[in-house]
Amino acid sequence: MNKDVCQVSCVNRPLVDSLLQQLPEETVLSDTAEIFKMLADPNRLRLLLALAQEELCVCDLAELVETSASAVSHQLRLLRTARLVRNRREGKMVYYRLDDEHVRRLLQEGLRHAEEG
Amino acid sequence: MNKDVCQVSCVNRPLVDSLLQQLPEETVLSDTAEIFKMLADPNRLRLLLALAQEELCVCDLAELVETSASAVSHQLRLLRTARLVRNRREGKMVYYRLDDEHVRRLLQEGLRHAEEG
DNA sequence: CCAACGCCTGAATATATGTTCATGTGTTTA
DNA sequence: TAAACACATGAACATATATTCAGGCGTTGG
Repeated sequence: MNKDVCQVSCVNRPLVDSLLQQLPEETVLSDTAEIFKMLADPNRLRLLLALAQEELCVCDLAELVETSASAVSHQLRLLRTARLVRNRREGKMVYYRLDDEHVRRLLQEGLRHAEEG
Repeated sequence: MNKDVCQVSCVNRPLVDSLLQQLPEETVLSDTAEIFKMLADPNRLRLLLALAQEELCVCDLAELVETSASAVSHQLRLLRTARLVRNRREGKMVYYRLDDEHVRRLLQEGLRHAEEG
């Protein structure tokens, strides 16, 4: 038992139990957190916002966020693993594009939040 | 100059410049990333989802996420600093509630994303 | 075929994040 | 008023995350 948590006096057990039941499953919560993690970095936001408008090669994306191709490549791998972007090879170059319509809305919502304060 | 980025052959400079102009300011991007960071943890998601429905004391919240009051208190401080929650003292206890309507929508969007895959 | 190019990847490093532990603060109550 | 309670906080620790560096892979052009 965790002695830091008051067991008797203050916990509204029925309410807490009710809320616990209403909460999504652990897997859903973890997956949701993972999506938000992908959006929780200014450079990845730049990448996603650009890819929401245009298909772009790694080179272009590196220029866009003013960093190395290597760093961008690492970030893109995360976004690929999260299935937020797709890539396509054309000769020596690899083009990326957004592959998740939900994320487009999350981006807009998030930006509005920040802009409106 | 960064030699990792191909300077001449592949960068579509006009396109990149155009996209750069369309991107939000640095401050907006940072603020947006900060909001998403707050949502990028399963326990904080639990806290916010519960607080979206009910005003709750720290004790209840600790029970809800099955952790120590101290850990929850640290998390709540982050959420307060980000102005996502408000608190109110009533005697010995402190009650928290959601203080950001945008976040309610972000939570719903994020969950739907995870549930639909 | 091989050298140049665009991109990817693993290891190392620096920094950020989350929890625990000990202690401090404000309030009530015995 | 002193102890008990609910909560907050700072430091220490463990883990996660982002960038850099060195080198590798696949493709193309000479």
